Amino acid sequence: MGVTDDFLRERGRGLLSHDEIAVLEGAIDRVETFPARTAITRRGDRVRESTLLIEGAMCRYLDARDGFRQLLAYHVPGDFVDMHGYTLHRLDHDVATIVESRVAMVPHDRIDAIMRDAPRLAKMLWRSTLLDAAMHREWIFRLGRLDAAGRIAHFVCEVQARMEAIGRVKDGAFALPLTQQDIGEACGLTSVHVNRTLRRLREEGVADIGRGEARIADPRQLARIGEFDADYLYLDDGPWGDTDD
Amino acid sequence: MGVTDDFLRERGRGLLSHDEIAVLEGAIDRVETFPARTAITRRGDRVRESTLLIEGAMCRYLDARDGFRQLLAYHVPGDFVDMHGYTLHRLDHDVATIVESRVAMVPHDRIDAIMRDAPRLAKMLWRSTLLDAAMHREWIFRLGRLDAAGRIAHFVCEVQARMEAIGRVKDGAFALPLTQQDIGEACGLTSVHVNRTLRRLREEGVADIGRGEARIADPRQLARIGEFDADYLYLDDGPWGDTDD
DNA sequence: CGGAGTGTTGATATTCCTCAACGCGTGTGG
DNA sequence: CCACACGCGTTGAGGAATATCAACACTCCG
Repeated sequence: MGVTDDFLRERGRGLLSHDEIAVLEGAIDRVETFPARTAITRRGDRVRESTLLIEGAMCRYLDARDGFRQLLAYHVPGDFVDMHGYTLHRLDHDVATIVESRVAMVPHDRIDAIMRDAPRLAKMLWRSTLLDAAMHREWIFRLGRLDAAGRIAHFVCEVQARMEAIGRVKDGAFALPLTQQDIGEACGLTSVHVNRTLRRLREEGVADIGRGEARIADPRQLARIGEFDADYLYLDDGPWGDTDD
Repeated sequence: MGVTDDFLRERGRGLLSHDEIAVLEGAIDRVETFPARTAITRRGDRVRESTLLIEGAMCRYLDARDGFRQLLAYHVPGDFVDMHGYTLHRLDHDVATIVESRVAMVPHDRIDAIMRDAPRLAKMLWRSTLLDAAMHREWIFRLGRLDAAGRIAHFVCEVQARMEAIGRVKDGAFALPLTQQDIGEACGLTSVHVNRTLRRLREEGVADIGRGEARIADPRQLARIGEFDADYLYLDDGPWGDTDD
């Protein structure tokens, strides 16, 4: 469990006490590795543990009648992927990996114990579900009010901000292991239209997205196109939240 | 505070102990009445209390550059409107009334006390934010995957299900105090297109929506058009959640 | 070597938006 | 009491954005 331990220490930097890190680490039952493009849980499943993504990329989605999916969330390392399964017990959507991923499994009864014994930590877990909801809200905005370029730009800005927060952006570039089809399923567009829109963004010198990564040439312009404001990610409060008040 | 008391008793029917109802009631600082179409809190505001809608209708939204809003949620009596403000401290969107509304105000420090002293109740509050997120997810699906008729149908189905859960549907009809512009802002459509789509739904004998109410003539067909499945509302678990395990 | 998945491009169809006009009801001030 | 403005719903005509259908190139991998 050493890797998990390092991971938590790094993510908790200064905000969690030694005891709290120990409690969180103790809540992890095991770490599993799933291959790329694999469904972990399905809509309707009764869940008894929640998952913390340690390495890789995951997503959550709903299936539509026409066979396409609507992505609901994109997950980067450090995200609690389905903390909402705790309390709701049953999933209302599917969860899957995008690339091979390492995932820490946290049984719900251990979260019960945290709720009981470590209220500060409990509030952090709650907070992670609230951040999730805040992101959902921006996805609603993106789909309801923006055109194709705006939706893609907004999505890419969000992922960049979150990757930046975990130190995974180098010179404006970061891993984005999504096909154009995937991006379409995140943004409510066909893959064909995603293709044309990405080409435009590339030709206009805004961003080059493809081959598993995103290179943002003009972040300001990208944010303008996507009407993006990172406020909703509450990044100023640090990865584990501003729980001092 | 008698009205609040009755309200809580009715909503908590059998699921909350006498003590728990007392705690919840004690958390309410006061009840305020706001006129129709009034913003209660704004994006970026620091919030120190959360609001429980007792009577009326409210919504939450984000503003777009073009001056239009994107609605994020529609609230009926019994909803905690911004429980997420607790823990997140700052709002990432606006909250407003749609019609004149009575709202119970719950200071955050009293929620702290509930977290500390009444974990079962705390879990219920958490649960309300998770239900909120589940609804957000369906809104994402609606906007990303459905056409105009589907979006409106899905939205109306959701409101019907929630109104039903609080006993406010009579003969397939319920209050829906929204203009076509509002519906457009909920569904990512222009009011003109909402108008044409509502006409079609009416002419096809599916639903008649307007003049402040919705009359659902063919619920099955409406659900089919909107690819609606009420699972995500977790209504089987009762208004306060299935917290027995 | 063949096949599947992905990215790319073109031609055409459809949905939805934009702009514009008008009716109707309601409230309001003269 | 009338005149008028305003918000809302309604309808029409034309245009823009996006989907659909189809074909083909490229890469990776069995």
